[in-house]
Amino acid sequence: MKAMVAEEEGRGMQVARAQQGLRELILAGELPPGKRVSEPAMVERLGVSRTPVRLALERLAQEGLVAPGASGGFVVRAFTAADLADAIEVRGTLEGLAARLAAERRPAAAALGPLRDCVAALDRLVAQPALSEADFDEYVRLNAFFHEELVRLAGSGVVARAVEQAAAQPFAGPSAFVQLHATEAAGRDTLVVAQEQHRLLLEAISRGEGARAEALAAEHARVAQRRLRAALSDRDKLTGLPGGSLLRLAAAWP
Amino acid sequence: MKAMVAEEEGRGMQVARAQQGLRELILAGELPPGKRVSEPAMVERLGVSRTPVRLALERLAQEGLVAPGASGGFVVRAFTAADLADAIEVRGTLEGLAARLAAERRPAAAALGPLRDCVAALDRLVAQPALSEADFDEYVRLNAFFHEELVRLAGSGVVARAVEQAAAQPFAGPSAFVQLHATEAAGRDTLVVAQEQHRLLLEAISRGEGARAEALAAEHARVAQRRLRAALSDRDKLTGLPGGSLLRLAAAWP
DNA sequence: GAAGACTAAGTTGCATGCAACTCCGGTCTC
DNA sequence: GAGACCGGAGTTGCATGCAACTTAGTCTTC
Repeated sequence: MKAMVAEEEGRGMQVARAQQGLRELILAGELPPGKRVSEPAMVERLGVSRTPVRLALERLAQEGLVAPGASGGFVVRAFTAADLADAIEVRGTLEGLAARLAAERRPAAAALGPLRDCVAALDRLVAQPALSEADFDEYVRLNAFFHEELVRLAGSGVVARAVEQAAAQPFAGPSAFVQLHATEAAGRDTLVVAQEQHRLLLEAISRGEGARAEALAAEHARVAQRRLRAALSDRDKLTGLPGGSLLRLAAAWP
Repeated sequence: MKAMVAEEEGRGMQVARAQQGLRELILAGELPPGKRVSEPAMVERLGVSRTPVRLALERLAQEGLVAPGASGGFVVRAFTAADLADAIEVRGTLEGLAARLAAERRPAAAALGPLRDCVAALDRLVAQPALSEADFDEYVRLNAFFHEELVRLAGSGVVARAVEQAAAQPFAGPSAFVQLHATEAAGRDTLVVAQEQHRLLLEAISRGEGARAEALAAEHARVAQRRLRAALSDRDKLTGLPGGSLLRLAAAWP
C-alpha cells in the first residue's frame, strides 16, 4: 500500500485529477476562450504528466468545454446564447423521452417511492415564505435527484446515457443558473413554478400518461431557458459566475 | 518502426487508423463481446503503438462499441434488443427536435433546394417496380443525405452534434438494417413507406409546421424499429451482418 | 481429489523521449 | 516603410520505458 498521503489513489486517478483541474481552470476563466490549451503548461499547473492531460482534454472535448484545434491540440470553446438555449432544448427533449418511457412502463407504486419522497421534500422546501442561500443549495441537490430518478424510471441505460451527456453540456444541466436567482425575490417564484411541474410530472408518470409526461418534461426544461434569458440580460451577474467568461453573447469567435 | 506503406500521413492518422481497424475487428466479430481488448495484441494487429490504440478505444467507448472494464482496459460491449430499440428511439426523438427547429425557422425556398432534390431523387429511385442491390446502396446514400440535410436545416451545431452522436450508436443509424431487406419482396414496400414520410417531412418543414415535422421525424425513425424487429426474428440473416455477433438477444451480460 | 496459495507472465496506467510540425519574432529586400 | 522570408523556440502526436496490478497456471497441502 501507498503511504497514507491524503490523496486517494485509484485507477484513473491522474486523468480524473487532470480533468477536474482543467474544468476548474476553464470555468474560472483562467484559460480564455479561443486559446490553445498548452499541454506542458497544464503539466506544470496540475502536477500530472502529459498523457493524462491529453486524455482529460479528449474527454472535455466530448463534454464540450474544449474543441480540437485546427492544427492540433485543443482550444477553449466559447458559447453563444443560441448554443446554451439549444443545449437546454436538447436536454429537455431527451428528458421528455425519458418521462414518456417511464410513464409507459407503468411503474409500480413502490418504484415511485424515491420520486414521491423527493417531490415531498421539495414541496416542504419551496413552501417556505423565504429561502436562504442554503435552501437554494438544497433545492439544487433535490432537483438533481429528481432528474436522476426520472431518468432511472425510464429503465433504459441507453436513454440514461443520452440524457447524461446532454445534461453534461456546459450550462445545460437541470440546475443551471438557479443560484443566480438566489438573492432575487423572483427566485422563489421560479422554484414554485418548477416544483408544480415536478408534481405534475410525477402524477403523469404514476398514471401512465406518456404524452403528458413528455410534454411536461420538455416544458420543465424551458424554465431553464427562462433562467438563461434572465441571466443573459444581467451581464454583471454572469461575470462572477463560473464559466461566465466563456459566454460570447454578441460577437462570433474572435 | 515506420511502415513503408504509402499511406496518407496526417495529424491524427494513427488514431484514425486504429479506430477504424478496431471498429472493423469488433464488427466482424473477431473480438467477441465481453472480451477485454488487449492493447498489445491490437498493436501487433493494427501496426500502431499503444498510445493511438488507447485513444481509439476511448473514442470507441464514447461511440458505445466498447466499455471500460471493471479492472482497467476496455471490453467489447454486447447489445440487447432493448438497447437497439432505445438507441433508435433516442435518434428519432432528436431528429424530431431537429425537424421542428427546421420548420420553426421557416427556411427560404432556396434553402430547401438540396432537400427537395434529394426527395425527388429518392422518388425516382423508389418508383421503380423492382430494386437491385445497387439501388438499395443508392437508397442508403440518399437517405443518409436526407437526414444530414434535415439536421443542417435545424441550424444548430449543438443539435447537430447530439443527433450525430445518437446516430453513431451501433445499429441506430438512419439506414441500419436496410440492406437486410434488399433481397426480400417486402423490402421495397418498406422504402415506399419511408419515402412517403420523407415527402411529408419536407412538406411540413416547408410550411413551417413544427409539431407535425417533429411527429413525422419521430415516426420515421420507427420504421427502423420495424426493420430491427424484422431482422431480429430472422437470426440467420443477422449472423452474417457486420456486428451481428454483438447482439445478445436473450441472455443478460455474460 | 479439491481447495488454496504462490509464482510468473501479461496488462494497464502513467511518464518520458523524440521527430515533425507550427507559430512567432527578427531580418532582409524591394 | 512594408512585405516576404527565414530561424528558433515551443508544441503536438506518436513511440516506448517502467512499476503496480491483475490474472492465469501450477504446485502444495489437507
